[in-house]
Amino acid sequence: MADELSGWLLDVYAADNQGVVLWLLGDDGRRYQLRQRLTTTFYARGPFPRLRELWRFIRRRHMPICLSRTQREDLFDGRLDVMAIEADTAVQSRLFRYIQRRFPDLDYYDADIPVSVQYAARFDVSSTLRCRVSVNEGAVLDIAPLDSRWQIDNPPPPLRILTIAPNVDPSHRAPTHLHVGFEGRVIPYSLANGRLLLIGLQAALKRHDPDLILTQFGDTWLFPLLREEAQKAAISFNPSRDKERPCRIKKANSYFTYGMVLHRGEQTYLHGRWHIDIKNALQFNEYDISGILEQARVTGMPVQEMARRSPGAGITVMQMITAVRRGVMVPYTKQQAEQYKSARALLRSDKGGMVYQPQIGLHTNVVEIDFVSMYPSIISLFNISPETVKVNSPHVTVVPELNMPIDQTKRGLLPETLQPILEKRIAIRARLANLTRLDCRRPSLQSRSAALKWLLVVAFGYAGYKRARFGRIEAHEAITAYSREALLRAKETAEALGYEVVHMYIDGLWVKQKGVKTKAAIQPLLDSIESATGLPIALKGFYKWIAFLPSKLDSRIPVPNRYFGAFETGELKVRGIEMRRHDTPPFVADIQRAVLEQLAQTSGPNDCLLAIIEMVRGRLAALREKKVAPQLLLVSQILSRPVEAYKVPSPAARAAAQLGEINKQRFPGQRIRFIFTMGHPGVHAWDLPEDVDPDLIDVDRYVDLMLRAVTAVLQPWGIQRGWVDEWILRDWHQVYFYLSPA
DNA sequence: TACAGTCGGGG
DNA sequence: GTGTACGACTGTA
Repeated sequence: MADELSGWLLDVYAADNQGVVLWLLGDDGRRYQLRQRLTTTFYARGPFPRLRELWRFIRRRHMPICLSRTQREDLFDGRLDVMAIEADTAVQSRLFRYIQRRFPDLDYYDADIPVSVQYAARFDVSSTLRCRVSVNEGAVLDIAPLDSRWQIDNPPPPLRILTIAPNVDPSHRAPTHLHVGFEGRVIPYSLANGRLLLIGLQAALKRHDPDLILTQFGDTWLFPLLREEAQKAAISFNPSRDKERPCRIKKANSYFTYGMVLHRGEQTYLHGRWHIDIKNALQFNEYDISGILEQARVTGMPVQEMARRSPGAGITVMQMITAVRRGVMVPYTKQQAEQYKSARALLRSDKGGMVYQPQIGLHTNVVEIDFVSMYPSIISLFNISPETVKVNSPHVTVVPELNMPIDQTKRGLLPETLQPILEKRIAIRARLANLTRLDCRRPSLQSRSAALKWLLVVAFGYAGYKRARFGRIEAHEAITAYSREALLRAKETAEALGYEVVHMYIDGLWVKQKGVKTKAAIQPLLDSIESATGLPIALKGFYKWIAFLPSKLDSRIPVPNRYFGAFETGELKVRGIEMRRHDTPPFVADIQRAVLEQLAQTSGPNDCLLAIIEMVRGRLAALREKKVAPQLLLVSQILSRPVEAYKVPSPAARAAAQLGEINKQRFPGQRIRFIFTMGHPGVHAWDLPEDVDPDLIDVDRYVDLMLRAVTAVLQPWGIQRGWVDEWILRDWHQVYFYLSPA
């Protein structure tokens, strides 16, 4: 007797003994834990005698494993003779590791595809989407999707969300309370007694039965603390819904990627419900929880993983799904973590892209136009994929500059993967364009759009990353060659229409022509560029004014990515200057932003310089009178190496050393926050137990940073540092000499 | 003034 | 069990 169920899939993971465990949020509001029998196949390839040894090796063990010889498609090499090894999904990864240890010389395929991804590829269902299941006594007989991951209007799962946050940042001060929230009600839980806390939390979990535990510092502080307390009090504490499964803990690690060290804190994954630590989730300021759910939905990656991994991991997984669906084997690569490390490297999209020297100084009548999702559009338009580049066939296109052929006889794996993401993002953006500014659906759609954009952006980097599973450097070269070509054609087109090109950068152009002030006036340019390049281009906005800054070291040399401008709408666009940098103290960044906002309301400093000076002098007085909150003076930097490895005691190194002395060790890739102080050692680490002495704060240093930041945004109007010093520190009346030159 | 060491951006 | 670009800028000799 089978029952029919429908609802949202929350999670799929390998069971302990047999098949997989599914969690379903039923349409009836119940949460179902289901089992499903499932086998998975991976493939081994190598010299025939070795494969025969492997065959005997497995047979001797009398395990329930199905072996066969077959032919399968390889992405690059066509059909290959392989040995298929089919086993229960629950044991597959253990089995593979066991075999691989004894036969490390063989090539393996499909051996490390995550269970949820296998599942998504096979049944076309993924987390947060609705499906229909026939069930017999908790065992899934059949499952089918009710929603498509490419639809934009799927009903979201009605998640029960429990929020947990400490009253203060635990790395700074010892918290005394937790704030535990559910459906808008927040209750404090004392941290004084571990046993009571555990009992209280256990009760809250039981009472509310949340689908998502959304914490602050859950990964790096709360769950490790709870485990420790549980051990001390000899209580068993399992925050998972699946009571037979302990939490899965991933250790903290620092890792290196292209000149930058990153640090990932310890992570706690739950079974049957999700834990997301907002403070340990990647990209959380670009998109929020609905963006993470969107990425999990389209990639097939489990929600908890997606929240902590880079979008690059998501793209890799999507390519795996495309491959599996096509019957193409996915090669196993060692050092699985390595490919994900490139998460930052791939963001180096300037490498190989068009970089142009802007015309230094102030410009008016400037319009910015950007190619829309340029790299993914190029990938899609020219069918660029690891298996199509540099492949000769009767039907090829040839990459400009490189003379490299690209096979056009069949759709590439990469464009096939990206195309639906591109389309979905366009559909979401079209929907957004039709909503009013205050529509309550806006934030979630915006977040989803940003999440998809990141998947697209990152796909480009992965295309060229040699260690990525589907990476091939020629694909990367082809993409950047096409992008340079597109920008050059756009430039020629613009110039032919009477525009002056003042700057080009990666996928954007700044063009200038008197009298072009409306969408209608710029439309002919957009149309011409689109027809010249085949790529979509859109108007970004009209600038009231824009300034491109010179290098600080040589004022004759322009820097492609230091500029700021004000759109006609009054909105600012700022790149490369102090306020964009994470290591600028908020006090300084706020002042610079305020100056720019004043300038953005007017056509230049003549209209607002007095107001600016008054404001800056006010902030200076506040600083000197110690009325500026110390948090606003914090410099925040990422440590690049272990404290002892610093040869030069930089402020960050000295701050880290202070923390090291009190056993609050900091690791490479971790953020260190400090305040500049006078005398030795010149810094006060924020996370020291004692607060900084306000009398020790190095006011002069902050004054210098402040004046530097203010000068940076006034200099396009010919204002020099010396004048700013005069007006701010000494006699503001001198400004009249600037305002009304004799 | 030179240069070694250190840092972070961007779509 | 490895990887380590590039350009800008700071601080010290």
